[in-house]
Amino acid sequence: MPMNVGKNIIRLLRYRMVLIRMQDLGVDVTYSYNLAREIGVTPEQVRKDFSQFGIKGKRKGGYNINELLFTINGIFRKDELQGVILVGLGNIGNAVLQYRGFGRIMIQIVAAFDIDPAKYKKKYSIPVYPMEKLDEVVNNLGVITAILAVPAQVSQEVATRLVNSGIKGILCFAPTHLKVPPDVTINTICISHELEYLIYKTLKKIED
Amino acid sequence: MPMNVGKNIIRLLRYRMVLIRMQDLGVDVTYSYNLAREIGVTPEQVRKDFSQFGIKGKRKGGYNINELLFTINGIFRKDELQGVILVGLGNIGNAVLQYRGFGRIMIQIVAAFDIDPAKYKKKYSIPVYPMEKLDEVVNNLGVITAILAVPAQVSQEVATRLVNSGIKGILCFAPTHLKVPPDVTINTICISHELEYLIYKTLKKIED
DNA sequence: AATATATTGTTACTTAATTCACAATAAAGA
DNA sequence: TCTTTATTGTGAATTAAGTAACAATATATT
Repeated sequence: MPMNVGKNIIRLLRYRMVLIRMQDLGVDVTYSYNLAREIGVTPEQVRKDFSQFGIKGKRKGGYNINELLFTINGIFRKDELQGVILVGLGNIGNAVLQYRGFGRIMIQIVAAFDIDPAKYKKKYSIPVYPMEKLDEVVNNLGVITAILAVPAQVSQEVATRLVNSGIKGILCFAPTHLKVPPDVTINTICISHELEYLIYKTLKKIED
Repeated sequence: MPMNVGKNIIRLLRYRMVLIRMQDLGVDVTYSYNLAREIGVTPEQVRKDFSQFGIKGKRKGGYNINELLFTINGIFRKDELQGVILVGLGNIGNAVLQYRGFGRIMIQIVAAFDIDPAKYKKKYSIPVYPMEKLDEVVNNLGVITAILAVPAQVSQEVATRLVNSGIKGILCFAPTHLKVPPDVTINTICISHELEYLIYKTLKKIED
């Protein structure tokens, strides 16, 4: 009875990160306890995670890193480039756009959108369009996921436009609960909440 | 038996966000189902969360927004400004620094650090120091939390320096598992993993 | 070849988180 | 005042997540 949309998926990504590092170092076999130590969980957790995705190792022989990466990449459909659009070229949008690591994980930001005309001229690494072009571009490129990096006040409004244009998944950086149809997936990263959570835990740990 | 370092705390922050919005609109009472709808959980969840933090409403009368905000702010120790340092003034560091919303939630970035001397001259809203100044500044300002926005390759090394300088909580933007002593709290935001998780869930939902 | 050892894979157990159900009660209405 | 209604607060039930225990087995050792 695997529940393969839970935390185990996020951990799979963390294992992959470590595996890539190991592969770069020329290592070709690893064990549950190696991965466990590297990402800060127990070896049992690693084996259970793998088990839930049908990943097999060899008793006493551990896991072959190439195979493991191949399998994990398969789970995440990394056989072809995954295109994403970026909406909002403010501070966060820019930071995300600058990020150099997407290529390696088969993700590509294929277009950006902003309401500020100044952005259309500037030399970005990808084409920047006004919001009016949204439907057209999404349709032409066949993209289904978007990164939403606009101010909180307009995030719902823009999200609705994205959904109307055919977008099925949104990564949102605003501290908002976006109301979207049930076939649309939302993932929210709220930096200030994460910071407050950290401060809370830190203070709590200290005072005990 | 409340376990007040779990998901309920993050939800508390989300309730607060909605409550602030309501307060701005001049509303002074709210009900579990209002909050529930606004953040996308069930009303039972809201009441249970409040119950676990000893927050009381009035049967049939709902919750007084001012009181509620006061209580939640108390839980998060918002009676005084919470100082944080920022380490790394690259893309993400800059984006975080630009964020205008910290003041309202009693958080202040009090100093930044970077290895690039060009950064010391530039006019930032806060002082920017070389890493060598870390111990001194952390000590003088009495800060215990840090935002770590440096490249993944050096994140462990820098984290260790932070810990040695007295930092007890780190918000890390690199996809790394930082190894720190048990009295230090870590919270990691891995944007690329969140994006991949979103893509995974989106594809999965579509194909079902 | 037989024995010992290391490591996986899985089942059973425990703990955490969420949902359900409903009694308690404050407010409103008759 | 009595009854109805809306809403909270919580204990019980359920589901999800994590931990522990150990049998199965591949490899290494004697």
